[in-house]
Amino acid sequence: MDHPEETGGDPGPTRGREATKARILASAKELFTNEGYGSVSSRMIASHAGVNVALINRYFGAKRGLLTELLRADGVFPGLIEGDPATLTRRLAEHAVSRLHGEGTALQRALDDSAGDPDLQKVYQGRITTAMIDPLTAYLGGDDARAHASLMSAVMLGLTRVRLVEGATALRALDRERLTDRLQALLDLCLDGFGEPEDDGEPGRG
Amino acid sequence: MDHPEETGGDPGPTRGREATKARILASAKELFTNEGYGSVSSRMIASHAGVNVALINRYFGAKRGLLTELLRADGVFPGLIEGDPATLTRRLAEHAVSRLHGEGTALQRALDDSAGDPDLQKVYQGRITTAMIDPLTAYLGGDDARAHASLMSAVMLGLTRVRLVEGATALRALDRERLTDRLQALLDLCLDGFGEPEDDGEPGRG
DNA sequence: TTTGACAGGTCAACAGCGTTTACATATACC
DNA sequence: GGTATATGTAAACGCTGTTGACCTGTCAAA
Repeated sequence: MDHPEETGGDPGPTRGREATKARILASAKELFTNEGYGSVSSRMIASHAGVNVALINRYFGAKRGLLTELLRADGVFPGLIEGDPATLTRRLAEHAVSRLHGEGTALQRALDDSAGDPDLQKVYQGRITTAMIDPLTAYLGGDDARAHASLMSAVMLGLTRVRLVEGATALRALDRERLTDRLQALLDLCLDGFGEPEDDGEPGRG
Repeated sequence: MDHPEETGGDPGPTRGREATKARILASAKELFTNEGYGSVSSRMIASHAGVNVALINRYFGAKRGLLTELLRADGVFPGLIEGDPATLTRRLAEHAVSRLHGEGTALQRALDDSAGDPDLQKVYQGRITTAMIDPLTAYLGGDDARAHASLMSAVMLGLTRVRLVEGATALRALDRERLTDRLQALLDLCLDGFGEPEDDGEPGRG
């Protein structure tokens, strides 16, 4: 607020619309990270940002808009889907295990814990489809691609869920490599074709 | 309200504490079923039951208490875990597909759609552990039992999640038998032992 | 019959939430 | 200077779940 800090090409005004928006966003991020989403009220954010409550709704539509804005930057699976198809399930498995162990950005962790809030649901609802299932579907290709993507997403989301409701201590206690292997196997199994009536076939990935 | 009607062995009073509680519960069930949990307020329930709002908190502690009470009767997996161990995963798979298609009681369906509400979360949070993971753990037995149970729960919960956020239309469009087979295979894979460093072993169920 | 205790029910309020409306103020342009 | 327009403010709205103080009818004891 008193360090105008012009770092060169990047315009970072300390007053005016953009500065206020940035200040609100920064406060929201900090508070959400430390307190979770549901526990932080609009008035708390405004107070922390030294700003009137009404501005949150003016600039972001609603409290939920803050969340959308904060999440717009990073994907649900940042950079995981793109890459070598042969190792996709491995990457996802590693990512899942990582999240299971509470790794990731502090904000991600906080929001994982706050999952369940209706606002968060609504925001994620769109993001899971557009940033996870849709890209996976496109990436996999083919007719049943969306079904495969949905199954994989189910496994990934289910793990988050178990961590949320139960802590997943038993899973976290497992050897990390073995758990990753198992998750990868589960994800691979999600990718098997649905065409053959044989329930117990060879791994027909792709 | 004016028919004290003692029907003999079964006490079903229309006045007094128990009758009022029953009336509130019935109204809550009906409204939750038709409108979802979050959309129904305490005052709506009270009004529908012809009762004062304060009685809800007097008799059930809070709105959440209504939910707990309504769910106390039926399990998360009613009667699925008990039974022939050899067909456990089959039963769970069939149950999952059934829920995916929106079958089950009307209340279950409504609450599935309302999942995400913090109150519902808190109630489910306990129930998923005590009515799903714990019994599964006990049922499976052994040292890694809880890890296996957690993995299975993840798959089951993930499916609910995908249905909630994306609709799971692609999965529901699949041949039901094939989807059930696939889910069963996934659940079976959850049960494989973690002990062997070999990632691709025989089905060491149990 | 009168008295008192008490369970059952009502009413109005509390504190909080997200959001909106009407208003004040500073900025920038003609 | 005058005026439009962006920016910020204060106060309220309507809603939520929840609570404490107050009636009221029933029943038992004196």
